[in-house]
Amino acid sequence: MSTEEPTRPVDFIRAIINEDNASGKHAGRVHTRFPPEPNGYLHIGHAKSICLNFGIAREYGGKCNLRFDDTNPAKEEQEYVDSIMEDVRWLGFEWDELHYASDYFQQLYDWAVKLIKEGKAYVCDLTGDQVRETRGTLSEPGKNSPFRDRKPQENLELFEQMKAGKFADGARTLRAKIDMASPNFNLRDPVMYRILHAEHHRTGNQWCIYPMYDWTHGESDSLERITHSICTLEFENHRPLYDWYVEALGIFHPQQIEFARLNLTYMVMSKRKLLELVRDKHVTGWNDPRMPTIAGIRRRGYTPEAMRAFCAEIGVSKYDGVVEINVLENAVRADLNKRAPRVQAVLHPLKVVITNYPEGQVEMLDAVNNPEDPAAGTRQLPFSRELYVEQDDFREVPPKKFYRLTVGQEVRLRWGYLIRCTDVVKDPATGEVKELHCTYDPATRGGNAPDGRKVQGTIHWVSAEHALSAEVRLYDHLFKVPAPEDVPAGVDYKTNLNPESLVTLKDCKLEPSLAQAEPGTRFQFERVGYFCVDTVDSKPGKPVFNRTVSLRDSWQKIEKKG
RNA sequence: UGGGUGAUGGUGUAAUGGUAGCACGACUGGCUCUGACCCAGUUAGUCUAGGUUCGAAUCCUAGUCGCCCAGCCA
Repeated sequence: MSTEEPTRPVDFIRAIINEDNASGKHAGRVHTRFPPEPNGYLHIGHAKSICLNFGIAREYGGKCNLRFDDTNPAKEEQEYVDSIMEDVRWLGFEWDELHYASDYFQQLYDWAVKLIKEGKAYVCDLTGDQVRETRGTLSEPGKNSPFRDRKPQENLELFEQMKAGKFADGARTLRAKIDMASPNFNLRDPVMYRILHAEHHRTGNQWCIYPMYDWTHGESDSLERITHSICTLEFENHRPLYDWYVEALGIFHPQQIEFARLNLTYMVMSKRKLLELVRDKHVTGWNDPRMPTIAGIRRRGYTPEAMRAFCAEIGVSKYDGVVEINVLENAVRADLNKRAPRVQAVLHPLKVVITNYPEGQVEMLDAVNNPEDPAAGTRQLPFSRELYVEQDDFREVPPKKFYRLTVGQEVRLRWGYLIRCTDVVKDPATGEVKELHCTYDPATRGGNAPDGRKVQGTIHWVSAEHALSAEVRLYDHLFKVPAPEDVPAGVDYKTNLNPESLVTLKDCKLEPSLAQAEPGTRFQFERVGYFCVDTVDSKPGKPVFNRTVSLRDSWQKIEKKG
């Protein structure tokens, strides 16, 4: 199903592109790129960037590249490359060109040599600590490196030796010769190359010097002739450096535009923290359904359409704000409401015996699969003398406006019969309600009374004999507070982890058709929420269900108010 | 402290000198074989102080507050 995003006013980035197109800046060419570092799994924040970059290319008839910014062999792995490609495709996008910054290592090296020859870069023997000490502070300029005025020839020889592996890690760097007094730290003779005797996931041991991100990113964009290089706010300070490099080299100059990254309530989004949650086993992995990773939300049951709608909904600006998580939840509900088949599932079962229903009798009742989609058709549900209903749908002492089961009150079993509770069977020791005895009205088959009498409440049910017992996982926010990172000094944000973010129900009673449900399939458990068949732990005939999101529950509000 | 950058209802985002709109939320009510969906309505905003102008969210001046930067991370 294709869900077209509604047209809306343009954001500031598209406004810039429109102006560029109007002025003929790039002859109408629009070329963007999504440039992740393969050092972790993509998350919802990346989805925003992906929708922006690929979306713009699509809208303007342009191109969008996928480029891995793999300049740090210590952190990057093939596993991440694979997951990133899978996630981009899952979101519904395909790159025009696939690149790796590591493909440009030779070109970058040649360009570095050019800058050295022109006296614009030098080999520096200062240690990391010394570089830090001489960089200055926010209010004081830095000090020139004693190696800053080395002659180009000497620099050239030293740089070649760095490349040849003559020096230990960290012994020397290549630095751009810019301005140690610049108020912008990025221009205080930034490091271009560091020595790292490490194996790279793609270039192996071919190199032992690796270019810094700043000395790679802008050049990569330039090589790919990116017209609009869209990135997040924290790189604003770097733009003058990118400009310096590109101008020093005299190469194509992409325009960088910065936007605010996505923040969500009840969530953390930094890769460092997500890695930590995975490594310390606060979640089961990168694809834990509680994680804000694309892999996690996919497993949780979110759809690519919902994700794209969400990204369109939140918009893009330079304001560093926080989006409420319910905007995300609203996006899946809206999407799934239209397409998810309805089924009946009892999460907390309570046995009901229909005392006037013939023993041993089974009838098949017609049920509508999706009231929002007539084409979804109908299915049959077995009905028998013993059923399960939701514990919550019975109250011995009914609160005001409680339309469900209570002694004497008639309710409708969805697609079934009207029933009335006559007796409550309790455990004599604990007083716990063990079973309900009800009578049914045989004339109400299908759920309607021939005399036209109205029944306020309709509840879901499953035939006990035919029910599929299954594990259902109820997922909730990973953190219990809206701003988990807002902690007093010395307090770990992980103390805000929600201990009830996962509640596993082992013996839920589901309608029998669900036994054959394929992993990844999404359903609405009527009156409960949207669920999907877990792609990892389900076995043939034995599905495990993940709650994607609950249904809105206005009864909860009514009850709270009393 | 220097530099960069930003500020519109509870939240996100429009309006680019001419009626402050949309979405989410909250609140009322309606509909209903899902207390869902849907429908109708209400609430609520231009950071502050001056100035320009017939008219300012928008332009000017001065403040206030938020975020980013002192990795051989990206």
